[in-house]
Formats: sequence, C-alpha cells, structure tokens
Amino acid sequence: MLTIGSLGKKTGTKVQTIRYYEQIGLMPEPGRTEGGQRRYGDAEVDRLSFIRHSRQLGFPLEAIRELLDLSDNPDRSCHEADSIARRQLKQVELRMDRLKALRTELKRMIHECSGGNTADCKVLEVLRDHSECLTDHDEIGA
Amino acid sequence: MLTIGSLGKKTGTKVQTIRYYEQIGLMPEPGRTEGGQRRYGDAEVDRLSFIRHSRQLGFPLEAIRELLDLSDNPDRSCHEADSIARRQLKQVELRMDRLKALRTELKRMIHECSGGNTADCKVLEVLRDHSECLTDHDEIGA
DNA sequence: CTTGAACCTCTAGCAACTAGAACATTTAGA
DNA sequence: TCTAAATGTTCTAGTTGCTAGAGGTTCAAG
Repeated sequence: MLTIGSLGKKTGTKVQTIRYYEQIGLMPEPGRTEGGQRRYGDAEVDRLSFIRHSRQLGFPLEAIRELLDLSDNPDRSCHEADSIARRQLKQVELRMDRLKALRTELKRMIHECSGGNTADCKVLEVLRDHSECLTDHDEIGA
Repeated sequence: MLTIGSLGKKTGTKVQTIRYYEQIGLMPEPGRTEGGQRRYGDAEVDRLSFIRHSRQLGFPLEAIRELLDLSDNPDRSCHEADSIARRQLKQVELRMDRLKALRTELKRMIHECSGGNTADCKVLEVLRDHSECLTDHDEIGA
C-alpha cells in the first residue's frame, strides 16, 4: 500500500495533482487509513501512469477520460481510441507548423538586430510593423 | 475617433480582450464620450497592433509589457529587447523539439493499430506502457 | 422619437494545475 | 514510550489569457 507521496514519486506526479485528478473523477477515491490518509494499490499506479503518459503526449484530460473509458471496456471497438489518437496527431502537426513560422520570423528579427539603442531596434520595429508578417493565424500562443 | 468595436476589427481583437488589456494595464485608459463609451485614436491602434503581433509570436503578456516599456524609451539599449526575443526563440525551439518527439510516438502508435477491439488496441497499449517511451520531459502540454 | 446595434460593468468560467494556510497523522529514533 | 520531523489532510485562491453571460445604457440611423 502506497501513500499519496510515494505514488507521486513513482509516477512523476505532484501530490496536489493526484488529488486534483481524484476531484475531477479521473482517479477513483482510494481507500483510507484510520486516520484518513489515502492509500493506493497497483491498479492506481497503472491508471495514473496511463494518465501521465497520455498527458505527456498532449492529450487533454477529456480525451484521457474517454481513453480510460475505452480501456475499461475491452470489447468495444479500437476505432474510437484510434480516432482520438489521430485527432491528437493532427493537433500536434498543426502546432508544429505554426511554431515553424514563428521561429522563422523570430530568427529574422533577431538576426537583423545590430545593437545600439531602441530607437532603431529591429526587434521592436518588426513587432511594430505587421505588414511583413508571415503569420496571420487567428489562434495564438502556440 | 474609433469605438472599441472598430478598434477591435482593425486589429483583429475581440472587444472583451481590449477591455481586459486595459484592466491589466497593457492598454491605457482611453477617453470617453459623455455617455461613458471608450474612444480611441491612432496611437492606440498602433499599440494594440504591437501587442497582438507580439502575442502571435508567442510572447507572454509580461514580456510584451517589457517590450512596450522599451519601445516607450527610445534611448535605452536595444540589448534588452534583443534578449527578450532570444528567450522567446529558445522557448519556441524547445517546444518544437518536444512536439517532434510526440509526433513520432503518436505516429508509431497509430501505425501499429490494426482495428479490432480495445482488448488488443495498440493505442491503449502504448499509453499503458511507459517503457518504450521516448519522451520523459517533466513539462507537459506542448 | 423610436428602434436596434453596439456599448457599459460585473461576475464567473475555461484548462490544468499550483501554492499556501492551518491543522492532523504517521513513523523513526532516543 | 515519547517526541519531533515528515508527510498527510481540507479548503481557498491564484496562475495565464482570455471568453461568455446577465442586465442595463448609449448612440446613430431612419
């Protein structure tokens, strides 16, 4: 039986995060000691690892909820899990494209900066002038 | 003199967002009509464009605050603006690296999925098994 | 003068945690 | 067995960068 702290260490998860997952129903309510402390078994280690790994792959918690659901019902079609993963791949590729464009523009603007004072700073100039900009995405924040 | 709505249209910013920027002190408090409605001039268009463009390049609002500050003081060294931009470039490159690893793993897991039911779904299997994982970044969510 | 679009403030919500206060329990050593 | 430190508990509020809604006011056109 693991304490919440050792579960956290085993899975690379902060204690607060585990409690948060419990609160939103991603993790089950675990057993407690007499004194009221949480105690976990192997099933919880597995489940939390699954969640963390999925998070590292960028899946949003709602997608993970679905995936866990699928995982709990071994007779359902694999199709759904596959399509969730494909959706996620698309997101990742979209973000990569956007980041590529950003990198290009950032590099250009840094490259052209030659020091001096801000009056003729290329960085600021580029930011001021939107016209040469390659990126006209509506979405923001990579 | 522009209303908040037309300023928004000109700069591709939602009205709520403009008011939010004002609230956190990124945009100045504008003049008002007798009836209390905001009215903007050219300076505000420029400032908001600067902000939006910077946001599109992924700069966090705090960095933009610094950049605006530099921009307001033309005699200060360009060095600071440059280093903010470089910091941002580093962030972007870091994110790209991470996304590349994620894409690889997602592709692998989708590729290996052959249909059937979830009992032997590769997607779920990969998520369950952390051992083959390429990504062991602490940070999450690309 | 009326109508309807656009404005106003204020509050709450989103994702996915993170941090802190104030207190309780557990565990290992003396 | 006692005690002190480490770890646990709940609860609330903060983070970032907005977005949405309620409920009311102002503006400009016809």
